[in-house]
Amino acid sequence: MSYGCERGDNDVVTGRSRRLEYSESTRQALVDSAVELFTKRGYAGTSLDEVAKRARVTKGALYHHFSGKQALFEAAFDAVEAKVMGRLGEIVTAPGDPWETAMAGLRAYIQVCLESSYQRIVIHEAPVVMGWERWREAEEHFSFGVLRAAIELLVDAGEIEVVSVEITTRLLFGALSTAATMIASASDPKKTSADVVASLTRVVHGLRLPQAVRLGAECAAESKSSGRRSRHR
Amino acid sequence: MSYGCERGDNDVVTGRSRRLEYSESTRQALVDSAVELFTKRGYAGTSLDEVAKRARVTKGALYHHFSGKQALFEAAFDAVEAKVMGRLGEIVTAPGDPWETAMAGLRAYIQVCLESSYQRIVIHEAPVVMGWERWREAEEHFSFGVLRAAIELLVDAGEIEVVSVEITTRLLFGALSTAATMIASASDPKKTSADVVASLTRVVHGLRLPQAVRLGAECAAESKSSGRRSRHR
DNA sequence: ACGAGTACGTACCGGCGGTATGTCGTACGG
DNA sequence: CCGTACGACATACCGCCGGTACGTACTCGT
Repeated sequence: MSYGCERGDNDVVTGRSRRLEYSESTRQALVDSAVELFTKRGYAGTSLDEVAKRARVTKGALYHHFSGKQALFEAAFDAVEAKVMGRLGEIVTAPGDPWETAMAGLRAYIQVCLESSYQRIVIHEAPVVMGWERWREAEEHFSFGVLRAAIELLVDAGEIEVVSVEITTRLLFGALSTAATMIASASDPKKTSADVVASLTRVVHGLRLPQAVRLGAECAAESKSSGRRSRHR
Repeated sequence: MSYGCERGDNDVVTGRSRRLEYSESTRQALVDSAVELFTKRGYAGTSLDEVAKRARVTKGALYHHFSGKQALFEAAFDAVEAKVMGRLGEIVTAPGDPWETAMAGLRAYIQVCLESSYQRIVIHEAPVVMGWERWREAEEHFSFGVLRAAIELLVDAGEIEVVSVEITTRLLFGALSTAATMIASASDPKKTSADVVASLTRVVHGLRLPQAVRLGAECAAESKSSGRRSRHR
């Protein structure tokens, strides 16, 4: 990349030498390799030699860029989360009816959870490898933060009523995590996915305030978008 | 078989020689040691030499009783689950109002989840160490099975309405698991615990049928048509 | 009493995470 | 233009740990 520039303005402006570019490239290759192997064989089942080999470097290079196996895992974690957040963020922050937006976000997140990298690295292994406390802290900046923002939106819009936003968010997050695992290991992921969305919709529906339902519009809109198969009156 | 009466009554009844008793005793010591160390330092952070040392035997003895580290972990897993099931089972199977029984079971399960052994071994590490599929299979015979039975009871009693018992159970199980972790790592576990129960009660309340409790008439009418086929599995 | 089998202990191997050290190229000051 | 300091790796090695092979003492049935 940018070979032709040959000491062009780009390098001068960014202050990045060719050396730094190479370095960043190998680092990225290591992270990519780590994501792939951690996803396929898990944290314990992946050796650092293997990760380095797949990135076409040696373990020495790996230890130059990362302080150890844990640090490499966290880099892989961040990479997966960053990729996911791009797609998810814009859906939730999109303008429009809060209820509709929330439901779209729910479906989008379940879709994200079907990705094997996200499932194994972020959901399953991360709490064990990084420790739950650190995992929770990291999640604040990623999916968990988005989820809470969505719920706060619903509460502020007077759509639903909860005892505590923090606790509700965490409970829902746990439910979504297991839902993701369930869907991924189901014989018919498509159908299971639809059933999960239906169940969750039913649950969240139970939290709706009477005055929000009485408006009627959202209810109809939600019915229409939630699925061609469930609700007819 | 059934050798002479010259032994004590205990041996005759059980048919166990003193040698077998010793063997069983060391095996139990190994399991106890494993539960303790796996709880404190996790699966990866625990060495078999350490487990054996704490049980006052060597690694050879350990490998005589268990095929490897995984098998030892599963034995520890079973031990923790068995201990938990004793307390939990009788609460859920107790006669009385289904709703009250379910709520008592919910509180009891959260109490169980506060135990560090259950939390770390069963909830956090087991899915990673045993693999999710095997973990799920094992859980069928333990806490998950109890939880589903409780929900089926509520559904059959006409208390609540769900889209699918299986999915609802799994979602609730996931929510409870994260709730447990949240409570355990909270600065004020007592208060957090109470808030969690309140939030969950609120959620389950949203699933109640109109004849069980009256609130949100319009919403109830809409949701009635959504799940007239609640029992299928 | 004596072979057989059980319940361990002992010694060792291979793999893997981590470290210490060497090497090569590039940026940089004089 | 040249030495030099430093960054980006490679190589060699160590210690721990899971797993295996084998030895041994004790018991049990005949």
